[in-house]
Amino acid sequence: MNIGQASNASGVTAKMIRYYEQIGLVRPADRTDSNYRSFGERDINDLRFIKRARSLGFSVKEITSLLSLWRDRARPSREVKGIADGHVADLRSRIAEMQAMADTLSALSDCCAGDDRPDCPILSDLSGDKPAKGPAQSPS
Amino acid sequence: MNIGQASNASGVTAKMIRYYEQIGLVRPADRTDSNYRSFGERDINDLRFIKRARSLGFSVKEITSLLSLWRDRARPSREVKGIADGHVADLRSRIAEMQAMADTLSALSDCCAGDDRPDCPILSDLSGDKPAKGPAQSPS
DNA sequence: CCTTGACCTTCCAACTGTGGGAAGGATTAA
DNA sequence: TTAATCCTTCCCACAGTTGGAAGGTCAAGG
Repeated sequence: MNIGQASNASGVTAKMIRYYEQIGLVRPADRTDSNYRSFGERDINDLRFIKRARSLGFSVKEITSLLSLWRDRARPSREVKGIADGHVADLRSRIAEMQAMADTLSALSDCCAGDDRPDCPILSDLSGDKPAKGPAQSPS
Repeated sequence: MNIGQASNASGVTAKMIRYYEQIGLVRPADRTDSNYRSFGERDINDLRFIKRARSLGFSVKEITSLLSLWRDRARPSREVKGIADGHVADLRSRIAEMQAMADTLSALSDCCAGDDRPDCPILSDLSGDKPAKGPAQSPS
């Protein structure tokens, strides 16, 4: 199997397969006489594993650990779970951040007429003008 | 005001101020005789605006537009709202993606004993082994 | 006046993960 | 034999931020 076929079989682009090899995520593929990479079933399985892990948002560094745990028949599942939980925590924290952004922004947007007039609470907020959120009330 | 003072006043690091100038997000600062950048109140306000917009997740490209709308007294608020709504949509779609990842992963993690034994549904999933989610039932 | 430390300047590199493209060799089918 | 399609390596770009090196400047204190 050359790199194009491996790509089709795994869903990982040829470009990325070379990259993963380069950074040491996968071991260097065998080479044919003409220097083409040659992949076996094992390699394809690794690539599929990586593909799935990437689609769950794991970083390359995390996948390195996951791959070696996967190959280790004596692994403690605790370690796998630890990596997964760490990643979930990271995801959730980033989600919370983005959720806060989205909520703030859509509240501002809801207050914006969105017409031809220049008045805009979004720009007011960005410029540091912070009108009271509650009922109108002049600052004491 | 030199760059350090501008940084303190705006909350944007000196490094980033130079970067924003370099990519044309802010106009080049005035220079003193000794080639130090010199910032005025207007510059500080711009930097604060940028800082706040970045904290809401706007890209530099979007901020470029927001800044020019901000400076345009005849802007239609529609355009501001359009940018904001587009960004909110983008945030929400990325949030949904990450939420799906987190949900999938935490479901897998919940099924993982996390002890010394090697059996691990997380690795099973990553390796393409897809056990039925529902009650045990052999594939027909 | 001179030294020292804290500032400023520019330039270069790294990070993550992916894609694009060029220049050149290999393979394959017609 | 030739043309199309693959493969190879190498460099560049993205976005935004951080780090550092090498060198000029400024202010305070001796």
